[in-house]
Amino acid sequence: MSLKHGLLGLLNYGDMTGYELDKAFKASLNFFWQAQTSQIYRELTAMEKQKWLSSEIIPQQGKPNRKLYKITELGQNELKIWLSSTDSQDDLKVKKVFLMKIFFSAEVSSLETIESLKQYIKQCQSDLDAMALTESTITEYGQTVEDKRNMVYWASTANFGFSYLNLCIHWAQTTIKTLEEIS
Amino acid sequence: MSLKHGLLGLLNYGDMTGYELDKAFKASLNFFWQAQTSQIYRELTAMEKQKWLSSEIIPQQGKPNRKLYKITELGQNELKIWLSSTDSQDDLKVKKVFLMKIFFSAEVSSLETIESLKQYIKQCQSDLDAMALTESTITEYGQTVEDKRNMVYWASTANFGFSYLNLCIHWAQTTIKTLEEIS
DNA sequence: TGGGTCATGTAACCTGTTACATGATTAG
DNA sequence: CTAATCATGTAACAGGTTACATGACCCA
Repeated sequence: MSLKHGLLGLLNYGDMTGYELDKAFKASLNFFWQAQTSQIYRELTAMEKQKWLSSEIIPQQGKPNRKLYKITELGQNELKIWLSSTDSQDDLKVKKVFLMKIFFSAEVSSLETIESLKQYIKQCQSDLDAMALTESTITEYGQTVEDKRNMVYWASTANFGFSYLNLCIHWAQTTIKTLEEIS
Repeated sequence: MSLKHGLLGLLNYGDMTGYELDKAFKASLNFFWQAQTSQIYRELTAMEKQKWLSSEIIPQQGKPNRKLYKITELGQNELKIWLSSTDSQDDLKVKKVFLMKIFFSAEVSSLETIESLKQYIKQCQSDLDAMALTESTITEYGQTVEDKRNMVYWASTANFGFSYLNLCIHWAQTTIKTLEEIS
């Protein structure tokens, strides 16, 4: 139940429609939390039912109406409770199909595995570019937010992303070297 | 759809019951893929229906019967197809509630955040111990498997685990330092 | 005598994914 | 003229989580 809290966190910065939230989410939290647009709409409906949010319909001419969501006091409380709570050991684990494939790779040739690893490195590198973009978006947006302490936290999560992707690349290179030595 | 393939991979080493698979899974793949016991049973039932597995009931006196699963030729094919396929960009991302909390931590005090980070470091350290245990289990088991190439791949995934946890610790320490400097 | 392990699951629920629908406006 | 963008979603399904059930054995 963290997507809801992520959305609360974003709405705490300011009112937004589902559409805007979807874009804000994908521009900021997407590296460490992924969500489908349809899922965001579903959660918003549920959150309004829970009274964490209220909404206001704003008619537009030509375009469909905007449904602007606003965090309620109850929602702000919930956000703070969540921020202060300590969960969870799950966070140490990683869900990584690629590692599972590597685990079983004795079933295929080393050459094939080396190819996959090289492919993987390329993907990591293009993700590093995407991270750099996310970072600059965040930095830019940070200028407009009053509480400058946000910047420190946003930068810290971005740093995690960079270090993580660099780790992946380094790990894949080391694995390739090992495979080349034994074959 | 990767839990099924993980189970196929394990059954490719030898026949096992659901119970044994659950333990084998948790002793080896658990770091990069997590699964509930009940989920494993559900997937096994589905996989037998798909003809990826066959099963044999072995009566025991006193204890409940053992239901021993065996990978079929169809299952072995499926495993190889999966191992040779290239998915997926999802693998670059991370799902980490903790990072989402850090992102929004300007809402709580720096002291509270520093506390959470210290707590987090402790968790990482105890997970490092668990990883060391997993690694030695795998190494031991590796002695009994014919194809020694398995060892290389298993070691590589374990290395990823160690590097990752060390990265988490290092990142948390750096973040604490930054927070201490500004407060 | 009470708790842990062996071994099998079921049921209900929550979360995430994929595919589709609508219909006007604007940019290339 | 075509594709993308704006803005809202629904439906069906797949995958993951939590809680519970059974019953005998073994160990302290």
